[in-house]
Amino acid sequence: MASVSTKDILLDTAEKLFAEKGIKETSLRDITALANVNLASVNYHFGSKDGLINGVIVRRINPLNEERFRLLEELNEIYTEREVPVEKILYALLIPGIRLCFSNPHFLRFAGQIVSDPDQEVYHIFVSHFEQVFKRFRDAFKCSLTHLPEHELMWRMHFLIGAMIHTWTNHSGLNWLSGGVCKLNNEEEVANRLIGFCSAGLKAPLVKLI
Amino acid sequence: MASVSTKDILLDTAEKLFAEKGIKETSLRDITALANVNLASVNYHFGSKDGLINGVIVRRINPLNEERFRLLEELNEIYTEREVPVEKILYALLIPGIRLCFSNPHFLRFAGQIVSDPDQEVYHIFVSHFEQVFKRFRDAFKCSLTHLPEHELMWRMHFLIGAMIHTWTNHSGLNWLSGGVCKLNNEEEVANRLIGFCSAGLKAPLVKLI
DNA sequence: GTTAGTTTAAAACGATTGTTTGAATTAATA
DNA sequence: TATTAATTCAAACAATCGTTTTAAACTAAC
Repeated sequence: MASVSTKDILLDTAEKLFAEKGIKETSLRDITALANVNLASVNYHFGSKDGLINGVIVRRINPLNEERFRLLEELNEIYTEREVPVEKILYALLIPGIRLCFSNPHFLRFAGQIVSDPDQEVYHIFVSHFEQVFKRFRDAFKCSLTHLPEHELMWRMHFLIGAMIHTWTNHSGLNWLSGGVCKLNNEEEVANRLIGFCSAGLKAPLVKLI
Repeated sequence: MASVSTKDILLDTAEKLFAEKGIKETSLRDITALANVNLASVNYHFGSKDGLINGVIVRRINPLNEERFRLLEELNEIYTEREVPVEKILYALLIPGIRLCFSNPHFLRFAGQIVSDPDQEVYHIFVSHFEQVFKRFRDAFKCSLTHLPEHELMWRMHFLIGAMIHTWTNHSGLNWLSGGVCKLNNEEEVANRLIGFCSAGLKAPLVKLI
């Protein structure tokens, strides 16, 4: 059907331009021109620009989070009664996003902008999707890091989320800062490095430093 | 002088609104109205909106980086010939930003937007200031983490920068996600938690996980 | 007290934005 | 095939944006 096609072309083109130029810097005319569709089709299919932004979000965010939950559930089935290793939980949390970075370099760059943009409307759409993920994985970590006080775990999850988002968005910036030393060869390699860093951080002893 | 005052009022007001509403969402009319100055004064004093954005950046970024270098230099003087502890280097890198978050909650929220916004012009202004910091601290870490291959250090610095930036910008978001469990009491506490997480990550063993 | 330079004031400029309209076109249904 | 619904189209809309303009007000030195 032509209608479905137009809708998908709009989502694809919007996702690409939002990631490359920025959300606010991308006009509907930019999108429709590149997509070779009429300007009014955005409002016809999505109601508004915010509707289009929302459309770009929901298309990717549900499969992403479902994959996270699926991997976490798998772990719970394997490690019944036993403690799930922190690295395994981190893998379930992080690998879906990293895979998405490789298969689709646009979406998570776009998502990174939303997270650090104080614009209320879009921000809350996105974060509300992440709230469930946070709670489920918080509980998982709690079982495997029993010595950690709850608020300390929150802090450390906060830091690991920062590392995760920065990996999504500045993906290419790393290549630049490192002078080309760091290559993004494959998903598992990036995941292993990020997991190594974050698991050490999560398991760090509770000491007063400095 | 009235002119200097106007210039500073513009910088203060712009910084505040950029942080609260977003850079693109803030018009010059918003700024000049809140600042109680004339619309044209922005173009008179800063040439353009980009000039104003640049003005907001350079006013804070130089003192911030100078403080980082000063603290790092201090460490080099104390630890002559000896290895500087990773935690101390992290302190020099992180505490100036965290202090700035407490004394001025606006600037680094503003900076966070720039880092994750693909808009070329402003992004490169900001990142060029950070390049020197990155190199100096990379060298410092290299001396204290001699077992780490260079590219692995880059990766880990990349992750810690992510945690740092996320702490700058989502400062308040943590309070929300944690359900109010995490309080931002004082600078040293936040710094200690972030340093604890990152130093463990930097010092993590070089193993193949999963 | 006059003059030159600086800063503000109010208004308008041209360009771009998201959105809406109503007719034309296509697809689906019976 | 005739009718209806869905979609696309070109054009215009109203609002807002950064910027510029011209005159007025102010400051400071001679």
